[in-house]
Amino acid sequence: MSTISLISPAKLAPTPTKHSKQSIKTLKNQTLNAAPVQVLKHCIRTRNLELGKLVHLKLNQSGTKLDTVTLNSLISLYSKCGDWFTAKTIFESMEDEVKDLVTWSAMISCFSHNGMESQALATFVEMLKHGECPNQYCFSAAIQACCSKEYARVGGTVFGFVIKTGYFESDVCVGCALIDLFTKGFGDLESAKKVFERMPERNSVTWTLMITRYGQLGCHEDGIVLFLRMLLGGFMPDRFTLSSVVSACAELGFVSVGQQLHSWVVKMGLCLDVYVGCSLLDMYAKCDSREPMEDARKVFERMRDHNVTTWTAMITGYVQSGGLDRTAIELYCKMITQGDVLPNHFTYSSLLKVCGSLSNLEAGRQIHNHAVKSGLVSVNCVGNSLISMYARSGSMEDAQKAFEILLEKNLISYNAIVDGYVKNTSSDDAFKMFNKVEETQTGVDSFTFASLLSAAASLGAVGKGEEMHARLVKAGLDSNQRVCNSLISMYSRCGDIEAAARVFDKMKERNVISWTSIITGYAKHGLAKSALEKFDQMLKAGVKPNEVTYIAVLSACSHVGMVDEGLKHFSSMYSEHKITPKMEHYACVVDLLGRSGSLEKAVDFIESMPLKADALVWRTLLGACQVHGNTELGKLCAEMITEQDPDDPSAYILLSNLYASKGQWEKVVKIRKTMKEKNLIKEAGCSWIEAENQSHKFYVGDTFHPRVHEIYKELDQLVTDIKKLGYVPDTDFVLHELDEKEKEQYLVQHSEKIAVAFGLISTSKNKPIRVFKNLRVCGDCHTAMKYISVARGREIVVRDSNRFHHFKNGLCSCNDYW
DNA sequence: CTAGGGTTAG
Repeated sequence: MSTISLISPAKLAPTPTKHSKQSIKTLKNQTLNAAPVQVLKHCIRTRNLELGKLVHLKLNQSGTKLDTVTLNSLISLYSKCGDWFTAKTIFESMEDEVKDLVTWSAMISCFSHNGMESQALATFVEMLKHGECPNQYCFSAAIQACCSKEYARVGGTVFGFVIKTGYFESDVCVGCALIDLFTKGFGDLESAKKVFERMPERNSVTWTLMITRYGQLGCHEDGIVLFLRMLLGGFMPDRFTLSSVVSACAELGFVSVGQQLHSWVVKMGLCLDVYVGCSLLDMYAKCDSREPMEDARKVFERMRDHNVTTWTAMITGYVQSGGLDRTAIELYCKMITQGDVLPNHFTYSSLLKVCGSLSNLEAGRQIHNHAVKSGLVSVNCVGNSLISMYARSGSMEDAQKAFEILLEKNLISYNAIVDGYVKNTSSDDAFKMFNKVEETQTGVDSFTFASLLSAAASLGAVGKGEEMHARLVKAGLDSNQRVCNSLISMYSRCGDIEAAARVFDKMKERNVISWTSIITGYAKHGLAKSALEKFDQMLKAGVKPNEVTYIAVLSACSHVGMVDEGLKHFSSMYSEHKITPKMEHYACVVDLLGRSGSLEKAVDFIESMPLKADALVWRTLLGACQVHGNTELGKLCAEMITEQDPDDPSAYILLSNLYASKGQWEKVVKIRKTMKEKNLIKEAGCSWIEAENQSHKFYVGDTFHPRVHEIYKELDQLVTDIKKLGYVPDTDFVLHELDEKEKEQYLVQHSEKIAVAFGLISTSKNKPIRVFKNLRVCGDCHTAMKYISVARGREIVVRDSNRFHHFKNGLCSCNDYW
């Protein structure tokens, strides 16, 4: 489809005749000397209200009684120039006998074009009462008044009326109105299509209308097919057609078709049309090119006149291109200082998005102020963007305020606030808001479920996730790609990789996110072989990997110690797919080398990096130092981390853990003191588990749970039982200076052990126990879990901050490599 | 004199 080649416009029709300056001048003189009605006609065509008013004044001054045709012309003039009040005054001043069908039609049309649908319909009824028999123009105007969702049902009645007259149904004009009634009023593309296909006579306007409506309902491909049919039918596209078709190309990413259309635009002399220009600009902005925004900028610069829309399209283009956020803001400044245009709601929406993605709260508040001053804050589109901006900048209170003051909350408003809660780890609030949405008529969509599934995933609440799964099936969204991608992540992050794989296998069309999600899932579960197999299949399926895919592939290798394989993929990243490795990728390789014990190679690798290693890379190496007990190198890593990130508590904690494991308690105490002085707080370790659709959270030695006595009784029994199987508490993992007995007692009370004990007494025996921990699982707990899986004959799944551990029959899926 | 089509956002 994207490779279609179009017939040249020259073959379709001769180039439009251009009026010379001389001929335009003569035309104008003729117009001014003509009769008043002729001048009014000219004013209506050119929407020249000034001249029209002058004629109106002259006519009134002449004192003669105006005839129906003149009065009709005046109504039409004021109506089309937006002055509905004067049009209405003239209409009301007319005696009923003077009014003819044209008068009524003009007035109905005036009301409907100026947002007064009910008045338009009342006028239509009044006309019928007067015994007038409507013609195609009246019907068309009356149907147009019904094209909004609220009046669509009335429109149906009018349609029935049209059919009864059996006569105007085939009129081009009535047909167009009906197409709008079905598409805009009912969202029913099928019926609109029927009207269109049955029309005995069509012209360029009809074709363009249908193409445009296809696009507005998201059926861009069908729009292009219709456009091709239009060309084959010999109809000449014009500026209206081209702007719609170019927009369709933008949405579909059909650059080559868009470029052909661009050359038509040039040949037809439509370059300066702001609508066409805007569509072209948007197409180049949305579609990939080697130099982002270069072609869009050229189109922009070649247009002589810029309006808010072209400026905004350009700003939006920079926002969507990613990495050009600053340019977007600069362009906004240029627009308000020299553009001679005022920003509109779309402009603010895009700018707020920039501030959100930069997490620049200050700039966000400034734009917020601009929007307040312009009086556009309460507009839905601006309000929704405000919610997202504040949520992304981590300020949920402001996001909530923006949400509450919205005059009208639509689906996007709810999605924005729900997603805000999810991203700011208040998943409970997200689900509460979801319940509120369900009470309204707003409905939910794929974005709502994507957010909620992510909430369930971060909680590890598989029960919640399954509930959402059931609901989205009910909503008919179970084959939606975005939703399926979220389901894959949810199931895998909740520990059920098999369920994730089932969703993946059932998908009809998979994109790079679908593949990356399942590969990440296998990687986190330590199933490197499956991960790499999927990666292989992905390449064979012709799907291009992205940066995130490579993070998944490299970490899959790293989790199982496949050093050579990992390095191979790292080098193919650029050589085969032209993806430049980022810091995260380098960190993966450092992890790959470091964890396998090649600490020196890891250091060499860091030194050979084209980027200066950041705190993440050094933290990774420090982690490896801890695994391999290398305090010297660990100390160096910690220094490197604190040099770049002096307030990062993780460096201090990792280092203190390293010293503690070596029994160097003076050093531990010293680090603790520094941390206290700097007021650095470490994240408290905690574990949680889902039971009966509720999350139960435990800290070290936690005694707040209502079933605390049962839990500790089970825990004591458990320790006794696994000791019989050979478990020896490894008190090296107690990072405090205590005596052996105390250390052992302390180990027993680690949060992950408490959570497992609770799981054993509260969940059904045939299901695995799924525990989640915010930090990495402790070494002694890891050993204990293996014994517990034997002692209780249960599979235990632990998700820690890094990966999954599946304990079964005394073994762990990580093969103790972690 | 009465009819019909377009651009940008979350």
